[in-house]
Amino acid sequence: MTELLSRKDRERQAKRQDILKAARVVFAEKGLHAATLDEIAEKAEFAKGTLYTYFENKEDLFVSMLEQEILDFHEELKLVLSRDLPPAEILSQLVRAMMTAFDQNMDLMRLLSQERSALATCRGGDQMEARFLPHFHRLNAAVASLVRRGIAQGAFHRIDPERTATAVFNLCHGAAMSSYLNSKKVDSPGEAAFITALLLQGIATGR
Amino acid sequence: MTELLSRKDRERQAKRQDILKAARVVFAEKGLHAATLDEIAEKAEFAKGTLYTYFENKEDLFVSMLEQEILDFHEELKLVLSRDLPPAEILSQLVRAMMTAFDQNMDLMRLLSQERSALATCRGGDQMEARFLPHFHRLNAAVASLVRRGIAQGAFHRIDPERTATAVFNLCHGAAMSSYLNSKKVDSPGEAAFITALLLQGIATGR
Amino acid sequence: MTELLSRKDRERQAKRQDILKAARVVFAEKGLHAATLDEIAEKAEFAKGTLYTYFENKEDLFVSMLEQEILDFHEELKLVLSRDLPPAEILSQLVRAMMTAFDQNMDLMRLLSQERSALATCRGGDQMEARFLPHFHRLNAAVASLVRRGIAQGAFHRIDPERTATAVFNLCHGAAMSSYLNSKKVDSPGEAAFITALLLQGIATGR
Amino acid sequence: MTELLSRKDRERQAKRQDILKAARVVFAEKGLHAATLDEIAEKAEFAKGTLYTYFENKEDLFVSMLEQEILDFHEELKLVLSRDLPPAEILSQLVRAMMTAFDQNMDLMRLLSQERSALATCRGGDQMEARFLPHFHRLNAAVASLVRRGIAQGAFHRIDPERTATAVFNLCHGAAMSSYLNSKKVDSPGEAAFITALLLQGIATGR
DNA sequence: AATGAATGAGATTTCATTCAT
DNA sequence: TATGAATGAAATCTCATTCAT
Repeated sequence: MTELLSRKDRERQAKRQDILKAARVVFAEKGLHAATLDEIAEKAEFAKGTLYTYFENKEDLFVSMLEQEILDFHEELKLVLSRDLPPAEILSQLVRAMMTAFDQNMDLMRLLSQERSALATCRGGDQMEARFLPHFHRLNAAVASLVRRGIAQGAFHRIDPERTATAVFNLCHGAAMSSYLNSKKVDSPGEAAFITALLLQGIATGR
Repeated sequence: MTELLSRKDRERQAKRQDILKAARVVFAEKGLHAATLDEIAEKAEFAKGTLYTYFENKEDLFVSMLEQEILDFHEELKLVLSRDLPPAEILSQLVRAMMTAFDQNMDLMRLLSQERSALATCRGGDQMEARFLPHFHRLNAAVASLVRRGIAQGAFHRIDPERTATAVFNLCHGAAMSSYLNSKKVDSPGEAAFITALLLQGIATGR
Repeated sequence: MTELLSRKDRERQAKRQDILKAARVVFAEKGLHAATLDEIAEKAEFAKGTLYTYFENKEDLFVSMLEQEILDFHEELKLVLSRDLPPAEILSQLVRAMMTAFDQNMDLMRLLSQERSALATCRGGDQMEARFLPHFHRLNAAVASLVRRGIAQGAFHRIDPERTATAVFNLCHGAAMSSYLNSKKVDSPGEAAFITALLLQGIATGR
Repeated sequence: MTELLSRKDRERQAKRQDILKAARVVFAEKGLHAATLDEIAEKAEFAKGTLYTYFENKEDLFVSMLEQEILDFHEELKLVLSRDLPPAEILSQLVRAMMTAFDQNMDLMRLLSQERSALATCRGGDQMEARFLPHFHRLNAAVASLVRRGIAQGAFHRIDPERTATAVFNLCHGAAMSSYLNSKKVDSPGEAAFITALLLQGIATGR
């Protein structure tokens, strides 16, 4: 029972997507503040005023764009998480997928950590936060449930699943960021292998 | 018994510190961009123009302030790193110290990750980056040398020391950020224990 | 019967002219530097920001305004120069026309000599200079060709045409300036007669 | 009956001269407005505040400096004007002297025409004007009296002496300015010869 | 007399947002 | 719905001038 949209609505959606695409490019390059609606409008091939018929204001445009990206990211991870493999193997593939995604979208990931809390201080910052947190929570919950499965199967220690999920995210995100800021070419597979090993075995020898 | 600085110079230093202190508060609350010199000047109880006799411009003030904070942070960690204890124990204490520091200075840590790369795009961003990277590298190197010591003593696997150092930082910073953004009261000791365990043993049971 | 410009474009041109007119008055009264965009905007009955949709910045506005005036001045002189009269008579009329023009636009002529070289030191001064010099050269060349004609016809000595053209300009401009600065009401016809006589006969009796 | 100054007064005068000398350099390079007291103070090797014990304010410093220069200029011309030679010859030497002076002090001459009227609009502009005009009038009067002498001796036509004096000044000043603005190396002797010839014989052949 | 830190008014410029067409 | 001209608040930075030492 798919929702069918009228031609008008479909065209409107398409234009909205065009604007989001232009916004992505400009925001990624300049950041939330330095990006101007003039530039986005020009890139989207609309007049500046037109943007306001699709988005409330600059911040709404920004957040809408980021939201879209997070959703896409989530979709990619869901693919991996749903595979029928041993938890440790899924975790390994998950880390690889995350690193790849961060790597390919580093500009946006940077934006995310850059502006996410900055938005909180802005006008209507609370709403912004409210729009983001659910996405993050769902992402985290998905990974946490993988950990829970691993524990249930005896593959993982009885470790806090939520914190572990967060740790996975932080390790991947942080590694990508560090490489990026050091202007090193990111060795994604290498980083992923390292992180996976660290996560699974830790660093202690047990002696 | 030589005076190192003349009275005038000492007073000037003290005033400079006052301005940095005011800047810290305002920047932490508002972020680099939303903070205004008007507000900083008012809080520092100086005229706006006076700030320009101490700092080149807004960004210089911002970076000077952050630099100071990083240096302080580094000092704290050095204390821990120099203790005469088994590497695993030092690592454990290090994680606790980091978590505490992040916890108590979350506003600034947020700033750091927020604006660090934002600065890169700004006017003179390269200089900014150049002013920060050394501090980060030194920090990372200090932790890496602890890992190296652990490996030499047979306490740690032959794991990449630099990447491990980065991982420690990312896990702590990320955990603090996550708690902060979730508006959860940060359970520092709990987080620290979790991270230490994760780092040392990993999550896999080996089965 | 094609419309050369759309209604919108025509209106925009008209508004641009309004701004230039207001700028002329304010700049003439205050000079480039002391004039403020606030005052110009108010006089033009536009918001300050609006000026920036018509001109790049203050200097562009200033130079655009002066350029317009020079062009108008040149047009007036061309009328005289193209008359079918003996060279000496044309010269006489030219001097009168110059004096009248300087007289009626003393405020601007003052500006011109005031700021012309001042602009050279400013940001983008070279461009400014580049925008002005051609106008001056064309003006000078037009008068020089009159002198050349006079020489060819045997009416004038074999005197350097370019220098003579410059001398004509300098005598008129200087006389107008001198009167102006002495706050004397300028006796244009009297000055013109004097300058013409000086130019044609010189002051020496030949004895 | 020379006025003797105490050592203190002499030292004060010397310092005043040092400041004027520094001011000359900076004003000539930057113009009245763009020049800063900071730069002048530094060049004079005094603290900024010290300038205010010697001059009322920036404008006073500026005008004082220019006044000094005009006086020096006047002295040079007086030497020529007092020579015991035929008027036409004196005029010729005068033109040469003027051209040389303008040539060597073009930066200042430019300043003079640039800022003289600009000052009129400034705060206390009238006083400024009042300080300059007498110098100009005396200069003009000195040349006019030469013309009068020439007329009395039958060497010159019965031409308006004041206007003629002004014309001499304008021709020299204008020629120097024109060369300067065209960035041409000024051919002072050539210009002087041209101007002298123009002044004495005019351009008409009499046919 | 000399200093130079402090001041704060004031200028230019940017840009998100509005609104008449 | 689309436009883009107009707006004007706001922000950074400069610098002549003052004044306590």
